[in-house]
Amino acid sequence: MTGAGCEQAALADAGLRGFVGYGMKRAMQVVQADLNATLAPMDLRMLTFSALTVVVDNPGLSQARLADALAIERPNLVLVVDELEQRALITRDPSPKDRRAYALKPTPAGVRLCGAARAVVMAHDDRMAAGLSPEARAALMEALRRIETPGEGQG
Amino acid sequence: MTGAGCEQAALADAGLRGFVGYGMKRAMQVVQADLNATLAPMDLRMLTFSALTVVVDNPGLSQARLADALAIERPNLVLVVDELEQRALITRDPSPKDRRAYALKPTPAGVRLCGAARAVVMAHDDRMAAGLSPEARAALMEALRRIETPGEGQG
DNA sequence: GTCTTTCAGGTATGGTGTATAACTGTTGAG
DNA sequence: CTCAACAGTTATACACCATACCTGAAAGAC
Repeated sequence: MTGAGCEQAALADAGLRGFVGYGMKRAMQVVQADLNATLAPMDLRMLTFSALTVVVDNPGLSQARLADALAIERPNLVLVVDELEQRALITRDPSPKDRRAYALKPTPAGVRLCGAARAVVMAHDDRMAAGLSPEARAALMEALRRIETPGEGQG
Repeated sequence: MTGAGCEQAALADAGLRGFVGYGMKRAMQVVQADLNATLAPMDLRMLTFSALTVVVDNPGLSQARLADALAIERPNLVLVVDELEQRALITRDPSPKDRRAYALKPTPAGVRLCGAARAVVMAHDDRMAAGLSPEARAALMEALRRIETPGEGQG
């Protein structure tokens, strides 16, 4: 740990470590790698897991609302929904109220896989936050939320 | 804010909001968009800015050490260094000790641009953390660091 | 000295996430 | 009816990340 060559590499990015954004990028890289490895056995990625979860929690929602919830552009959602539909995890039912829109609904298999995935992702999340006290973890989530929504002040 | 249609979209990802990783991804998206917009006027991206900063702070380091400091793979660094070199912000001098390696050094223009970029990135970082107290900001950076380096316990 | 392993830099390639423009068909307001 | 706005889609482009593989050079074994 206190070796000679090691510390030079460790100090090389010292000028960037003062930035919150840099710390977030570095942490995110670790989290994303672990999460994708965690989800790989179930053939899910971060995005497909998120989309499936939102559909399970909000059956019948449209693709536009799903894209809005995940903060991704509609065109990029198409392939994600395609994949989930082809794997029979969700269905693209026609919306009864709007012939333009689909009503996305999870299949029983989708609900089942989502439950299993949620469990492994919870374990992953606990693993990532292993070095944090419950209070520190809550404070982290709160801080991230404030960064995401700058308009909401410090209420 | 308390409209009818709005809250449904807001609650749609409630099942994901319990995950630290999801909050990080959402916050990171906002930060990265703002950072890239901030750096665009100087024709820099997150990566080129980071690389330039590390070279300025560690003149003479090799590409392998630079890649190590930024936690990116060596092949992906090549184009970044190419760009910085072509814009005459850094030089690829031959290493005096190792004929395989380059000694990356910033040019005066590189040092100048790096200084200017550092200033706007600091302003950006303050903007992102505007909703956080200094203590909360420090706690956030500490928490992110612990997530990034799981081995380091809670020392 | 030679031989072999390791390393620095680079090339090629694929997968993934994201952003935009443009199109089809539908809705809804005038 | 007319027309603007919207849902979903297609095509496309770019950025980032990862891997395998190649070259030349260094470092150790013998």
